[in-house]
Amino acid sequence: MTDLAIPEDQTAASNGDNHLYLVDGSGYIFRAFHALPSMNRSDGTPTNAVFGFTNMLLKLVEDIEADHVAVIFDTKRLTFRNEIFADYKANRDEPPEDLRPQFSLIRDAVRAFNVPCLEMEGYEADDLIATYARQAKEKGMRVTIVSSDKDLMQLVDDGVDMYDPMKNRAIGRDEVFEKFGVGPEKVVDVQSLAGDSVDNVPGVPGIGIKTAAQLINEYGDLDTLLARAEEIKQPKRRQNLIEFAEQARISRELVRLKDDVSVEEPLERLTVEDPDDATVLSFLKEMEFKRLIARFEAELSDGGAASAGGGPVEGSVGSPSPEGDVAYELVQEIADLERWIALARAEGTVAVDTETSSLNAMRAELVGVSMSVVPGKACYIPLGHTDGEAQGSLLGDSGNGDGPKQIPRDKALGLLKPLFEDPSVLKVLHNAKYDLLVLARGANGGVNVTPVDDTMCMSYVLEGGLHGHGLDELSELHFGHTNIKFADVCGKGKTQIPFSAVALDKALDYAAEDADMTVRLHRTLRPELPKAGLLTVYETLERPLIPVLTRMEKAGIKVDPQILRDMSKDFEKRLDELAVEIHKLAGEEFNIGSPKQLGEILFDRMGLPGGKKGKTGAYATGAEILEDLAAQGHDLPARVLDWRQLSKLKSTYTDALVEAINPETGRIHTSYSMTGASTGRLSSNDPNLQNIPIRSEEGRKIRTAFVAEPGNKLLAVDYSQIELRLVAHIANIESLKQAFRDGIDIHAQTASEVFGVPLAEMDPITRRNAKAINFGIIYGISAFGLARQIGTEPGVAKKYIDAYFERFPGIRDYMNETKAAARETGYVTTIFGRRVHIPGIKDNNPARRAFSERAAINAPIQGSAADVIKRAMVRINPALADAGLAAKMLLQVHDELLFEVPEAEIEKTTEVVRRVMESAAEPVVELSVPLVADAGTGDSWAEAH
DNA sequence: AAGAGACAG
DNA sequence: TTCCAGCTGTCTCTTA
Repeated sequence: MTDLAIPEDQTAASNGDNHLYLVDGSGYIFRAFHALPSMNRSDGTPTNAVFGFTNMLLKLVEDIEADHVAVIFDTKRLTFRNEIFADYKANRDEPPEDLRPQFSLIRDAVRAFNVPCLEMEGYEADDLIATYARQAKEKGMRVTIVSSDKDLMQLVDDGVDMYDPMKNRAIGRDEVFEKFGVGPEKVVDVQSLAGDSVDNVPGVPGIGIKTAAQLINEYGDLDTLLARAEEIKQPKRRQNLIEFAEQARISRELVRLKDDVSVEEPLERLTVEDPDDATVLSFLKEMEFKRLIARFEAELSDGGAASAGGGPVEGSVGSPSPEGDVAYELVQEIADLERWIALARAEGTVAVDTETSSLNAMRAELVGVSMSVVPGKACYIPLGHTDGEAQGSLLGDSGNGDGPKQIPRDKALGLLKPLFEDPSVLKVLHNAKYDLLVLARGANGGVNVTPVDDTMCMSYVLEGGLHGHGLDELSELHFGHTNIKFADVCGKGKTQIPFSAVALDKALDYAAEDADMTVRLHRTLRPELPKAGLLTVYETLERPLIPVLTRMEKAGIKVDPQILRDMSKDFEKRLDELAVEIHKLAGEEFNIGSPKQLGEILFDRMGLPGGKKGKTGAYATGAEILEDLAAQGHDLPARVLDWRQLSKLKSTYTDALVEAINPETGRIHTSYSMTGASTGRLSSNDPNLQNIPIRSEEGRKIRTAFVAEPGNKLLAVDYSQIELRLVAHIANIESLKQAFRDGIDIHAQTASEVFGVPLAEMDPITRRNAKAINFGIIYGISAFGLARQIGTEPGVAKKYIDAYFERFPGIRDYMNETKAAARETGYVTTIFGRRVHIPGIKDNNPARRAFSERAAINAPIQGSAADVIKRAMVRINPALADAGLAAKMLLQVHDELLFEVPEAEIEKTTEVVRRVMESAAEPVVELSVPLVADAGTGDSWAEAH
């Protein structure tokens, strides 16, 4: 619920003057300009900011429940603040070229909507807002400031709140506290100390918002703090507070908003008036905002929006359906549901889609189910809808208050379960894993859907690498049909409503269309699989993996939140200390997380050697560059590297993982994407459990929080060097294959052959170089890249590569053949026949073409390894069951599988898993190198690995 | 929304 | 000769 819609009766409800909206127009202009892609009227005038602003105004006049309103703008640059401090806002750039002509158009928009539009010479919009807010408050009115500018946060008070129109989020005391570490009444004090680089408010050097908040909380206010500055313990801070006390006081004058401007327009006249429709329309037309015109006209001619009533709604209203007639039916009676189930049984195939409350399948509640048996005919069965959007009145039923008419959920699921579990009826879904998991959860009926076809996986197998595989994208691609967008039905951002609150007629159009498109896709894609020779890939690598992954996601992994919280606390403390040190070394306060600011400090201010880079013109400050600087003895870059590491660990891991623990299961349930990686790999998201730190000592500790249930251990089994083994096999390099068969250290073996050093005399550096080449080869490395990797001259690196190819000509042949095949067919293949399309292989741009060539070289290797582990995963559960073992497969990390195993079964389980993994390629492919899997166990993932 | 940076295999 | 310079991902933060 947004605050825009809460006309809270406060003290002055009786006189009717109760709510004032103050819109910070200037702030909104800049944010709209940057947030929206560029747009132009046919005469070339840029209009994107005008569009964003107009959109906001439309929403404002539609939703407003206040009786007073004004949009307020800044005027010229110079204000009374420049008399206090000449450089105030001096570092602001001129507004961008494309924005300047839009300012006056935006004022036109405000006038067209008949909303009071104010500005005053010499004052900023903020001061006028402060003044009106004070006046309104004195009259007992409520005030809402529509802005997200932090400088306005000092005005928040009982009865005065803010509303961020871009994020659709209310800003009250709590949000202010979150931002400044103090309540609104102390915001000015904090800002005076911390200063503001954007507005060029100086503040006190070495003090940022965090320190400022801490000081103000300790001393109460700025004056007290400055008076007692002698007491500060930290010498540098004490000195700065004394030395820059006056500067802090000046900053306070800059920051504090003036709330007694003698405004020209009295508050009483800022009343809400209905806009003149013709004026609005002519403005929209002048701007050529076609979508807004349509929306506005639709609202004018409203009244005919009601739906047909309780019965089946024929012909999906609103969604264009160029493919011919469609008939979507709302199923609200048991008899109708039974008819659809009979239809599905008769056909033997039914497309199914679920509507839920969340994109996260482990948290989603079932809201409805749609089904389609033949193209153009589909139904939607609402199960968990509530009264939203006043649909009770639209449907004209008795208004019983229990939500719209629908078959009781459990009754409907009782009828659907036998169909969904019937082995003789094929269920077709798009992204089946999601729906399977939702339906499998006890809370949603515990339905185990089988057998299943997945149109998303089919598209992935057929056209992986060419495009995405979402239903909307495929409908467009294959049928030229534009699906109704989820956002059009539910909105987005904070104003988004749950699907359960969508009116049934709208829900029908949206949900039935998905089932309809799924059935159409199935009829289009399924016949292509055998034609392309890809049926086996789909049937053995992808389709059987769906229930396996569903089980893994449902199982989740236990995570101890206390371990993570303790680490977070430790990280926070050390981050604070590092920040102080870094600011001291830099000689000024800046945002360490901003590469732009860091670059300016490093290269402009401190004059360290380094260069500009790329399109944005910002300095590059990547780890490699900072490491170079650190190696030259500079402390600041070294500390920044430490800071970055800790900051990453804290925000991405220790903090985020605690949040990801499912409150019902106490475990983290990732979601695997089967179509996200072009090579055939899985990817993991929400949260990503495939990139939990391990390489650094510090990060590795995070794995101690991943634990087994009591009585169990974690078992980690990973393939040793699987990609190099596959290279040896695919490129058929006899000496490498022999080395793998003999169990020799492969990098040492390579070094020995390429550099002619006997194995017995191998030194670590030579071995390291050979290792870099081995891995580099997999990725299609260049002499330049290898040189950078191992820290030598490109000329030397080139010699190494030449020597490597001299010794292993098979690898060069493989690379050339692979590139040729990609050029010939547009794709490359793995040893199991999976295709990976390489669309850029014929690009005229040499850089892009080279990029595609490297991808082509890598894809069969990475993809074959992905195929191998997928085959293992499909076989593991049956193998465990055969052996009577209870282990649960929890995670896959590309070449590793993680299990939770009863302590008593560890040895047997290890044996079974290892056997399955090492023989996973067979019998389809007889590898000429052995696959080796290493196992480890422990109470945590850290120990098991 | 895009870029930069950092984490994994 | 020019291009750029190691593949596959996800997540967070900043900035325009």
